[in-house]
This record gives sequence, structure tokens and C-alpha cells, in this order.
Amino acid sequence: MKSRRKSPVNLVTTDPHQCSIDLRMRILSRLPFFSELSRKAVEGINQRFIEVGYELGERIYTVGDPAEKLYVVAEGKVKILQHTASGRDVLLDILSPGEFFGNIAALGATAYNDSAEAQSPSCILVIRSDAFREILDEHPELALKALDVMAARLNEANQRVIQLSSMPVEKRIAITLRKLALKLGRQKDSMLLIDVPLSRDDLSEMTSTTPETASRVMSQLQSAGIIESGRQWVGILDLKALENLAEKD
Amino acid sequence: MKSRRKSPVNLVTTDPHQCSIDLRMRILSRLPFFSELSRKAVEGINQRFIEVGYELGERIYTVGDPAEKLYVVAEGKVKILQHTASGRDVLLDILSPGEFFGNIAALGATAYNDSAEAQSPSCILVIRSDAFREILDEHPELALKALDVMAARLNEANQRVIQLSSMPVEKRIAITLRKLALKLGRQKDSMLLIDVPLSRDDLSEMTSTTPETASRVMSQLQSAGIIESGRQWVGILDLKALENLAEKD
DNA sequence: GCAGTTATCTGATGCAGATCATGGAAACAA
DNA sequence: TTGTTTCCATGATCTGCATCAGATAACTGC
Repeated sequence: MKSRRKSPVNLVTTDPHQCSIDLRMRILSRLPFFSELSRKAVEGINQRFIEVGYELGERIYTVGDPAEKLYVVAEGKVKILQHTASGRDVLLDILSPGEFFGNIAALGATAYNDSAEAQSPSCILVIRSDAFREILDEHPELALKALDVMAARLNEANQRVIQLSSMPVEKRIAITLRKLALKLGRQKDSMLLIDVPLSRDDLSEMTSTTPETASRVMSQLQSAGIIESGRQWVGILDLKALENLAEKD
Repeated sequence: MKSRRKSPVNLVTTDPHQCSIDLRMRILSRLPFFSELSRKAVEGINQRFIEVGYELGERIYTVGDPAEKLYVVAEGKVKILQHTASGRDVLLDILSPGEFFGNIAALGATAYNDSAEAQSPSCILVIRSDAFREILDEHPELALKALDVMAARLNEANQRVIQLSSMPVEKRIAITLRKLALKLGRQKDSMLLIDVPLSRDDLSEMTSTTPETASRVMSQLQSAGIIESGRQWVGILDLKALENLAEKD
């Protein structure tokens, strides 16, 4: 007789539609991306960004929109997704503060080929792509760092291709949960809580399966005592066991 | 009573293990990548590369090898592939002269996470990653171009994820054939011949299916009069019909 | 031209996971 | 509290494609 439990994920509801100028500076200077620049340089860069607040679920941009901006998450979480012809979405990534998205390539792309959406109330720093290019011109080290980030993302995307072409759903879900736990996990009474609203739908979009199948797998994991889960939340009870699933043949 | 036909793909068997210094300069200066640099600058860059010849099927590097080099295809074709846990390969890309591969990110990766293999006798220009970084430092425009290339590749990888998660094999194959035809096609008596040895195995690795299924789909396409194909070769008879398959719902 | 090898074709069978369908439980609003 | 909405669980069924297995055609070397 198992019953679902109340969500332990507390959504911060402070109004983040504005992040103070002060906050901005702190955020920018703390980004690994800008970490090697002088305070003065960061200040200069700071001035070229504007900030925009987004509500939960609000669209930041959509596939096909003219790709002329680059975004940096200052506060909140941002979903990057693509859409299949059949109308289903594929969730490519969930970005945390400090990560950038949008258009870095000024030459190539003229339209976004993915969509971005605030997964929680968020404050986003925005800059025009060409203005960002100027920054890269002034600080060539940054271009190299950006290259590294892109290389890492390319690798992630390739890993996902491998997953889709050779792993059963259970393993894909295990890998995804592990990744989320490491990235967004918070310890909460003897379990590692994934501290973001996470529905079966989200999970199925991340692993390219259906909500029904995701639900079945989650049920199994729960009976096996590996996770604890309810409506829009997941906690890891036995990370070791989860890693075994993610790793095993 | 259909029978397979002799391969119309003529493999160039001139010995390309060496590409002359002269050829190197011509290749480098013709790369879109270096196109905006002065001849003198290209000469300087040229001197920092060494060249290596590879035979058909020879490994250039393998997953896990220390990632310390960047490669540019001068002549021939190079396969980029990853390996699944079950031993099957996934073919990520086939690179033509002018495209680079290997490690651009000097900071992040310490080991290659894919493998590269000569798909035809090839001449490859090689440079140490850190030396390449120096070139990027000296010519910041190049870093921006590299960023564009990476962004394009990331997008391609994401497209592939979409394909795997939502399209049936037939459509994936149609898309792949179209891409190959555009990239490597050569007109030959009323058909557009894909001018590279292309087996059912290759095709299945590109579309993440099995050789058997690829073979079945190819048979269908052939009976439908859309393609003509035999042992290790494919020609497109009806590009329009192929595009329809690739596009259709 | 012949033998051996490698690539391709095609049938038969099985299964992971999609799809369809229904009931129940958390959250939310009034 | 009570209704309403959204999310989740779980059974029943169906199917695209993998897997296994064997036959045949194209290439290679001698």
C-alpha cells in the first residue's frame, strides 16, 4: 500500500523579475567564464548586458526566431528544448545560473534552432550577439573558454546519441537521474533531493520516451528502494545502486 | 529478377601517404577557415603542422587516447565514430578535406571521447592542441570561426537526437542519404552517385539501426525506383522522391 | 577462371516500449 | 470543504525493429 508523498521541493517565490545591479556584478564576476578578468573589465562587460525577468513557464525564445541574442542565466533554471515533427518535445538541457545559451555564432545561424523556457521564475542577462562578439574580440581568452564550453556540450550531445542508440529506457533514466542529482541535488533527511520541480513528463522528454514508460520505470526504482518520488519531485535514496544501473552493461 | 550491379565508385589508389609541401599550402590557404589570413600568416601556420599519411581503414586515434592533437583533413575522407557498450559503433560524421577534428579544447578534455579512422587513403595535417591554441591567440578571428564551426556541429548533433527519438528508420535513412548525396554526390549517367564506398554497415552505423534493417529499407527504396545500389555503393535516381521521404510527416 | 572471403538479401521469430484506456491521488482555487 | 485540474500508476494491446539464421551475389587473390 504505497502512497505518494507531498512535495518536499519548495519553490522560491520571491519575485526575481529584477535582479539588482549589485547582484548582477556578483553573478558575472563569479562566473567561471569571466573569472580571469579584472574587476574593471567585468564592470565594462556588465554594462553591455541588460536584464530581463521571466515567469515560470515563460518562453524566452522559440525555434525560428531571429537568432540575435546571447543569454546568461543569473537566477533560476532554464530549459532548452527542441520539438519533434510529431509535436513532442525533447528536453536538451536544464541550465543553472552562470550558464549561457542562445546564439554565440554570429556568422552561421540566423534563426534559433531550439527553444528556451524559464523552468522557474528567472532573471536572465541578455546581450546582442554582435556586442558579445566585440567582447570576445577584446578578450580573446574568453573565446577560448567559449570554445571549451561548446566542445563539452558537443560531447554531451554525442553521448546522448549513444544512449539513444544503444541503451534501454531504464538505463537512460538512471543516467539522467544521476546527472540531475549531481547537478541539482540537495541533502534532505537521508535522501538526496533533486531540487527542482521534475515531472514524469520532464523525465520522458529528457530520455526520449513516453510519460507512461517513465512512470513505470520510476515505480520499479521506487519498489527497489533506490528512489523516493511523488508529484513533480524525486529524491535519491541509494545513489550507489543508481550508479550501478547507470553503469552496468 | 533484380541483380546487384558492379560498383561504379572508383577508388583513387594513387599513393597519398605524402602530400607535397606545395599541396599543403594550397590546401591550407583554400580552407574557409584560414581564408581571411594573409599568405604570409598562412605560411607561418603551415610550418607548425606536420603531415601524416593513413591507409584505408587505419586508425588515427581511439577513444581514451590522450587528447593532445588537432587534425585537418588534407586529402581523403575521415570517419568519426563512437562505440557503444555493446560493441556496436555509431558513425558520427564523415569529414572531407578542409574539416578539422580531434581536440580543440585545450583545457577541458584530456582524452578523446571518440575515434577517428581513415575511410580512404588520406593525408592529414596534424598540430599539437597547445600550438593550435597559440595560433588562435595570434589570430583571434580564427577562434570566432572555430566557435561557429562548433556551434554548427552541436546543432547537427542535436538534430540527430531529434531523429533518433522521433523518426522511423526509413526516414532517418532518407535524411542520411540526402545529406551524403549533397555532400559527396557526383553526377554519373543519370544518377547522383555517392562517391565514397558506402556499405550497409556504414549506413546502419550512421542511422543507429542494424545492417539487416538498413538492407531491407534500401531494397524498398530500390524497388520504388528512388535509388540504385550495390555492394558498397549507392546512387540516387530520384532525389525529389528521397526528399519527400526525408521531409514527410 | 576458380576458391575463398565479404557484403548483401530475405525470411522467421521475439520483445521493448509505444499507444490506448481508466482510475486514483496531489495540488489548487473558491 | 468541495469541486476542479493536473499529474501519476497501471493494465491491455499492438508494432517497429532487433535478433537469429541461411542463401546468394560481388569482389579478391591466386
